Amino acid sequence: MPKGSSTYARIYDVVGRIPPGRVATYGQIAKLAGRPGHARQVGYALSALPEDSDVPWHRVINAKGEISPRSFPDENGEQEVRLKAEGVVFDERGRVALSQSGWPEGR
DNA sequence: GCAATGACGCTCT
DNA sequence: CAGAGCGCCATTG
Repeated sequence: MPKGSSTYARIYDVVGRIPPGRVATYGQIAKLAGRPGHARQVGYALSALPEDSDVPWHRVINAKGEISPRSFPDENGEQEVRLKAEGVVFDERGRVALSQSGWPEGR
């Protein structure tokens, strides 16, 4: 992500900084990306994420610790499976335990 | 060049 | 404490 990085690229960079087995919320990424309060752009940016991107978009979830209903429901369940495969802890409600798998929390 | 769309979060009442 | 409404930015066609 050279200087010519677009705002989206910056978000991808932050997402790529998320450690494995951990998940970050849009607001968290937006803040780290330099756009606090603009979580929308983060979600939109991920929507435009190419398949050949090395960005772990599946580690990005909404502030509720749930997966957002993306235009492609196929990957919705895929994201959940991927997070579990990463070692992310889900609560009894089927949500991600941000208190445990949240980032940069992790305790 | 213009317009429309698009994975939410935050604040207020 | 809970629910509802609003805003914002960038990309793509």
